[in-house]
Amino acid sequence: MSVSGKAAGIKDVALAAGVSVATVSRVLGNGPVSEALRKRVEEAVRATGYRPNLSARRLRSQHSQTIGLVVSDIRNPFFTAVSRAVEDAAYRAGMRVILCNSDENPEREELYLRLMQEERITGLIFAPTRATLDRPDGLDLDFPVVLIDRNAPTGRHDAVVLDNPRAAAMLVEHLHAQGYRRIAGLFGNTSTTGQERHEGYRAAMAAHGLPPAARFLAPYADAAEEAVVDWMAEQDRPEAFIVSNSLFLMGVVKAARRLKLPIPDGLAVAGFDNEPWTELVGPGLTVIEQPVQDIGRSAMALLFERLEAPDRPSRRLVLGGTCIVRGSTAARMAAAG
Amino acid sequence: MSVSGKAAGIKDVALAAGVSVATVSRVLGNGPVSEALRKRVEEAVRATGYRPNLSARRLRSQHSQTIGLVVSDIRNPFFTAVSRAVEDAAYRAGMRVILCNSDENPEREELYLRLMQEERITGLIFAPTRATLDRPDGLDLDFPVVLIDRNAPTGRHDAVVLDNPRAAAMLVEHLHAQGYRRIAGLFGNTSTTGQERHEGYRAAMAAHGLPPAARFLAPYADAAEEAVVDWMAEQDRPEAFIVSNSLFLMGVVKAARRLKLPIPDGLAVAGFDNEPWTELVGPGLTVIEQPVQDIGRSAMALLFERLEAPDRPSRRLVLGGTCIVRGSTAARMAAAG
DNA sequence: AGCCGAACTGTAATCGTTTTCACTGAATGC
DNA sequence: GCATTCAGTGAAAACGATTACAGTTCGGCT
Repeated sequence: MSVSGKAAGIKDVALAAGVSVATVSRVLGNGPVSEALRKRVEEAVRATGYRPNLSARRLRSQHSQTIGLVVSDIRNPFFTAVSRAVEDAAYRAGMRVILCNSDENPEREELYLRLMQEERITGLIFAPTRATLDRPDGLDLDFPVVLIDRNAPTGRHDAVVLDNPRAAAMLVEHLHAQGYRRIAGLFGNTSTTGQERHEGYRAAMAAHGLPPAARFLAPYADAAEEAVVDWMAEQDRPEAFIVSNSLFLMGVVKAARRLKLPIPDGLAVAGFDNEPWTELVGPGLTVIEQPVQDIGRSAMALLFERLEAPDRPSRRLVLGGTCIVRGSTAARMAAAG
Repeated sequence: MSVSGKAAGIKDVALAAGVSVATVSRVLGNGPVSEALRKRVEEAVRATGYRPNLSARRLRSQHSQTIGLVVSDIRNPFFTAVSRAVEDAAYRAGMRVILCNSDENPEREELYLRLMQEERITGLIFAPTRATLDRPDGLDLDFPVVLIDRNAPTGRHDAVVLDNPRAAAMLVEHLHAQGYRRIAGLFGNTSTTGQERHEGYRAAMAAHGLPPAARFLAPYADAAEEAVVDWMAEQDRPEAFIVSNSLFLMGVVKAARRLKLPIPDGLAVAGFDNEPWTELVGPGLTVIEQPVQDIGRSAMALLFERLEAPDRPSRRLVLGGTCIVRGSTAARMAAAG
């Protein structure tokens, strides 16, 4: 650490090493420099406590070495897990990550997209809100975009998503095999993910000749709780719920508790995202586990490929989920409907 | 959005508006410009789709308008909640946030601190690992630092922390009042937080003439699970556990389940962080709720005050926690020890 | 010996902004 | 009516790095 007042610049290093700034820059950037000078410069760097100024570097070299990551809910462990994977991959590639959280708020999201442009990011990994997805120019950006979790209907962008219909169908299959018939569904109304899961649910129910019964909710646990409480008061009350995210899972568990319905005998439930606590509540909750690690890594991989070949046609990577069976969907007891 | 190939710069805007670049810069930065020109420039900005280049702006103006946030575990909902609060406050002040996750890994942490310097951040909000805290020059950085969650023993830095000893003591008091006597403690060994909570635990136990029984663990749920399983096999097995974080809470619940001990009759438990799921497992888990929102906001406030008065003596803000009582610490049944 | 190319090195231009400084009119004060 | 301010404007100098270009040195080849 230098004792002088201001932070050392490349000029100070050059002076200390008795070379030109160009030479210093070259040893920093692995340019061709003789071993002797390289030694001297490295020594000077250490002595001055020099730290490159990334703003200057980025301005001059015209690439930011930065990738953006805009997620829709940072509290959702799915996204924190993905962002860790993305960050690891980025770091290994010598890139920085700017992580932003839109909170499902289109205005916030737009603000962050603008920020990304102003940062001149190299590429974006993006879980867009529905509003942005629906706007025809919502994804026309100055940099390559890889969508995660949510899918653009146009298919013009690279994307890596879960096989949502299949995953929802797996849950239906499982519940059906366990003896459940009146299976209801709760799906998020803010993302394509909810729609796709609903689609898989609907198809699987139809395949078994069962009537689907689905509702679409805002992404809050309370919404699910209320919906379940209401629903269970109706005639023909469901035996089981399939829900499309972990907030709803909480809501259903709360509702069951409020209604004093034991899980699974009073009410079975299955959902998405294998969060640590799903193992701990009640008899354990049956969930679809998403390959979060893979999703993050693959998104980065797609992004890098896109950067190398900007004109290659877009690709969608569809990953399978794993059904983690727990007590919340134990075989249905023979009982009166 | 311009149709031209390259992104528009301030020069293009100036050209389009028929003014000098200086004028454009001034309307962008609220400098003194006549109403007429301001109109023309704003129109030109819209027409060209101009977006400022933040690297250039930062380089020239010599302040980054960026604050750093280095947390030790992004999966910990405590930190995600804090970071949301920080980001909100920063955004309202027109600043950007760089969020980094050290994962309790000192090397990663150092790397990120270096990055912060290279980004020339305005200030840092920091939950340091113990290694960094113990190194005498670990917190000698080029910018103001506000510590959160963890506390430097030297007290040379601004900090906002929970009243950890008091919070742990609250749990002891509560358990004692509920009739528990053999109260064991599990504390994290990576942070000062664990130490402080242990200290409060120890003192409160002593105040009641109870013998303390504490162990320090690595921050994994499994570590806690094993510790509990082992411990419960010993003679003089604890009636209740106090744990210093939510990972340990999971571990204790898992252990209870493995040992077929009902909560709280077989084993009572209380911990920290009021995460949504703590309400749902077993009879509900008694926890200390931290004022996460407040912590984030206050950290930003301290940072801003420090920026305005760099030489003011350092200050520590100690916030109180709230004890959320749930079934996991229900009154002890009269039973054989 | 003389020439050529390879391997380094330094000078200076450049990246896209902000900001200093000088300058222009027009308005004000006497 | 003339000096004096003043608000608005533009030309050009930074900011701190990278990099194109032009030397310089040196070794090998003929």
